[in-house]
Amino acid sequence: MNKPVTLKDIARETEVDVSTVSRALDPRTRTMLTSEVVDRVCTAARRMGYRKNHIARGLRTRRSMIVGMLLPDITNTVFAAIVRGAESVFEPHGYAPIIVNTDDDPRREDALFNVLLERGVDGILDVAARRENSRSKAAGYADVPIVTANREIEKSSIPSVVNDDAEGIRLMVQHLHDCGHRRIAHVAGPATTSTGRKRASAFRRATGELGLALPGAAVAEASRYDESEGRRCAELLLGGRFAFTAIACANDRLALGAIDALGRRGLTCPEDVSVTGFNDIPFLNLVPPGLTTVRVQQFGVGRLSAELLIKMMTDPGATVPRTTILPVTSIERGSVAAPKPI
Amino acid sequence: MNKPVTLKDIARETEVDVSTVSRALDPRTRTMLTSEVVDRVCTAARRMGYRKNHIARGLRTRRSMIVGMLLPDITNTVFAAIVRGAESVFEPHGYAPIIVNTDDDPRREDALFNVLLERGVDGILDVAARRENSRSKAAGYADVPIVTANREIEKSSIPSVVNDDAEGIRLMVQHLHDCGHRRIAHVAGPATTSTGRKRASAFRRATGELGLALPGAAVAEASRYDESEGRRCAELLLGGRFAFTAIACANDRLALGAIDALGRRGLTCPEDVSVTGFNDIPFLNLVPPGLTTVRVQQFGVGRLSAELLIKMMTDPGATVPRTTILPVTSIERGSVAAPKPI
DNA sequence: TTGAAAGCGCTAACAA
DNA sequence: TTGTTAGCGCTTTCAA
Repeated sequence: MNKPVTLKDIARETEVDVSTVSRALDPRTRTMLTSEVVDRVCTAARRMGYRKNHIARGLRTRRSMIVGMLLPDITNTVFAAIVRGAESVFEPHGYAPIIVNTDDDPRREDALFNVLLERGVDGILDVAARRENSRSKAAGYADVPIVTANREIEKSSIPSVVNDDAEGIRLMVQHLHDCGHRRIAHVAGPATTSTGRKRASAFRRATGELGLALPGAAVAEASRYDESEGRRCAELLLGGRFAFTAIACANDRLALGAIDALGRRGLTCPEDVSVTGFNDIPFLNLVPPGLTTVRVQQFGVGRLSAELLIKMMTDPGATVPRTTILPVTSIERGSVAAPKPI
Repeated sequence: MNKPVTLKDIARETEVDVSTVSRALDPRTRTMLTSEVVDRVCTAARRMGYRKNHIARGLRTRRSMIVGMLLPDITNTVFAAIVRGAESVFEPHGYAPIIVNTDDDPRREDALFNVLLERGVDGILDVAARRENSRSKAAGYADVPIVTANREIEKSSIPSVVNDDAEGIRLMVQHLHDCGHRRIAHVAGPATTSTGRKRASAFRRATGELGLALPGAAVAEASRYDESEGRRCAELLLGGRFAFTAIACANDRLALGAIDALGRRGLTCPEDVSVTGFNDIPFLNLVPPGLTTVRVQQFGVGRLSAELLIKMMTDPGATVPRTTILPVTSIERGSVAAPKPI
C-alpha cells in the first residue's frame, strides 16, 4: 500500500503554500490565482498521482457528499429502477449513495436510519417509508433533509415523489367495468404502506362511483407485496361470500400469486376470472396470459426525488413541494376479458 | 438543523477530558476506565443524543468503513442478489457499501473506480470486472484491496469468487446430449467478460468430449447479456450453415431472446429447437415453455466475496485464495425435448 | 486510571 | 494574488 499523496506533498514540491495548492485544485477558487501557479500545481498533482481526500474535506466543510438510500429490498426491480433514476442525478452532482435494505422491518429501518446519520450523509432518500413515521426518522428530520420516493409518510412534512396510485387503480377498475365486470374484488397491499392504503381507498372510490357493490368480503389485505401473499389473499377471496368475476390487485406480484391460486382451484385467467396488477415489472409481458397492469415511472420517481433532495441539501431555505405525483398509464394485455355469462 | 453533539460537549458536561470520553464510548478501550466514569459518560452521551462522527474518526484512523461496489447494473436481479449477499456480511461488520453502476462501459468503470478511491473506501468489491483489467484498477490495487465477484480479471492476482461456469455449461450440453441432440449451437456471452469466455470454451470442450461436430457457424457471440442480443445471435445462427436442433445460451436473457427469435421464424421451443440458459433468474419458471437452466448461488457469491474482502482489509498480510468456485446445479424445465425425427 | 497534546488532510477567514 | 493561522471531531501517543 503506497501512502497517498497529500496537498502538503504537492506544496513542498511546487514551493507554494498548501492553501494555494487547495485553491489551485478547486475550479471555483482557481480564478484568484496566477495561471502560472495553477498550471504548476495541477501538473505536479497529476504527476504525483494526487487524489483528493473526501474524508478530510468533509470534516472541514461539514458535507460528506454522501446520500443515504433506504430501500425495502434492492432485489426488487421496482426499487432498483428508482436507484438508477436517483443515481442519474446524484452522480453528476458529485454525490455517492449508500444503499441499505430494510426488508420493510421497522426495527431494521430505525437502526439503518441511524447508521446513515452516523455516516454523516448530507441527505436521505427514503424509498422504504411506512405510513407511520419511525420515531428516529421524525427526530432526524431536524438533522438532515429527507425525501420519500414511491411511498409517503402520513402526518409529516417530509416531501414525497410518488406515482398516481389513485388514478392507476381507477384506470384498472374502469377497464374492468368497460369489459362488463360488475363484481370486482381487490387484493390490497399492506396498510402499513401509503401505496397499499391509497390504492385500496382508490378502489373503494372507483367502484363506488361506478355504483358497484362492495361488501367487506370483496377486499383481502396482503401483509407483504409478494406472490405468496397474493396467493393467500386470492384463496381468502375465493373462500368468501363475494362472488366476483375479476380481481384488481395492488401490485403485479400479488396478481401473479392470485393467478396461481386461481389455477390451483381449476380456474383460469381471464376466462373464469380477470386479474389486473400495478407497476409493470420486467418480464411481465412474457408471463401468460399477459398481465393487464398500470405502468409507473420508477426511473422518474428516482430522478425527481433526487433532484428535490439536492435542492434541499444545497439550499436549506428552499421551498419544495410537499407532494409530487407522477402520471401513470394503463397497459392492456391478456389477463382481462369479458366475464363469463351466467 | 440542530448542530450535532460532539465529544467535547460531553466532556464539558461530565467534567472529564475528551480523550476519556472517547475511551468510555469505545467498548475496546472502556475497560481501562473506572466503571463510574464509563457510566457517567455513557449516560450523558445518551441523554444528549450523541452520535459518533464517522468522518472525523475516519480521518484519524485512516479507515472509512465504507466499501465500494462496482456493478454492471443494479437493475439486473443477478447482480442485485450479489449485493444482498455482500450486504449480509458487510453490515454486521460495520461496513457500508457505496454502489455504482458501470453499464459495462470501460470508461465509466474507470471513472467510477477513481470516484470510489477518492471516497476513501477501505476496499472494493468488483462485480463488473472485465477480462482485461483497466489501467487504473491495476494501479489502484496497490492502494486498496479488491475482490471480484461473479466474474474475474485475467492475468492479475486479484482474488475472485465465481460460479462454476464450466460445469454449468457441461451440465446443459450433457443434458441436451442425453435427450438425443447431436447438433448443438451456442449463443456465447461477451468475450470481454470472463463468464462469456469461460462458458464458450466450456461449450467447445463439452461438445468435443461428446464427439459432436462444432463448425464455426455453431457459435454466435453476443455483445451484451440481453434479450436483443439473444435475438440477434439466434437469427445469425438460423441464417447460417449449421443445422442445429438445440441452442445452449450463455445466460437466461440471451435464451429468452433466442426463443423469441425462433418464434418469429415460426419455430417453437422445444418442439423444433431446444434451448438452455444460465443463472435461473426470478420469474423464469413462469415464462413458457419454462427454461431449462443452470442455477447459480448469487447470494453466496456476494457473501463469500465480501468475507474475503473483509479479511484482506483487516489483515493485509493474509493469504487469500486466488479463485473460489461455487457449485452450480441443473434445473430442468420445459425448454428441452428430444430433437425432431428427420 | 486519567489528562495533555498532537495531528489526520483539508478549507476558509484573515492578513499581507 | 498568496501566505498564515486556526480549526473540523476524533484517536492515540506520552506523561502524570
